[in-house]
Amino acid sequence: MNAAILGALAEPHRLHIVELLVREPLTVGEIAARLDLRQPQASKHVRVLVDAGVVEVEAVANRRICHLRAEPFRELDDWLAAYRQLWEARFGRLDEYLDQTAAPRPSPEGEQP
Amino acid sequence: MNAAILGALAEPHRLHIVELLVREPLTVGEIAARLDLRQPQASKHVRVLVDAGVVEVEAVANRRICHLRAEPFRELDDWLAAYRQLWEARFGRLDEYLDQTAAPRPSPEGEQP
DNA sequence: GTAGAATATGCCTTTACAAGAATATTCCTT
DNA sequence: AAGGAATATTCTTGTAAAGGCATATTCTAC
Repeated sequence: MNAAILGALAEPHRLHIVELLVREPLTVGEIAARLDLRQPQASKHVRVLVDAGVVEVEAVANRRICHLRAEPFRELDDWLAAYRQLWEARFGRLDEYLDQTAAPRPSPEGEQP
Repeated sequence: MNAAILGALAEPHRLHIVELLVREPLTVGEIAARLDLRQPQASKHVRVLVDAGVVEVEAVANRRICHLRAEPFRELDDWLAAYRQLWEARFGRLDEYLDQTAAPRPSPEGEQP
């Protein structure tokens, strides 16, 4: 997993931008308005997102229309697959571990340190 | 989505720690050894992960056994759901719109449970 | 070409964070 | 109780990042 993607999303304003862009593409100015940011900051945040590959910008005349790229989210999703076992199922070593630590199971005790 | 979780994962060392912990629980010392970190740094990184709710620590005698918590990953997964449309065929929002207005899908795939 | 909108860039200040090193704390073993 | 292992905490320092502000750039409209 690419830490840069997470880093780009970790900033609250940028996360907010992403959550706006999943609904519809927006120009930098619109982003600034909705987040109540000054235009330069909005521009900078968009730049960070672009550098991380999260956002793509389409130049239309004067404006820059920002929209999400699929790739980083798919990457995140793929990465998360390895962690779904944490809540989806009761098998694997992790479950075994949780069973013997967190759970006060009354019966099965055959452990050896 | 909680930006703090992303922030905790955004640091390369911490991301690495998480990727180790999904395989098996580890003590702070083991983490330090595998990441080739000094013990205090490992301890600090674990602390950040704990504060973000990503990791849980179980005190066993001298040692602290670290394991992942399911919640933040489930939260991430839930959050990601809104973004799956970006790559899961569904040709974007336009498609969504067409779907609910013109409705009659010709009969593309066999997606019926 | 000039004016004005939309956006980008550069500089500065402040803040946040990570590493390093030394030290404190906790717990086991003997 | 003493020694030692595992871990936490504190303090310092270097660095990266974010906001503010002024200004440069690019495009449209006239």
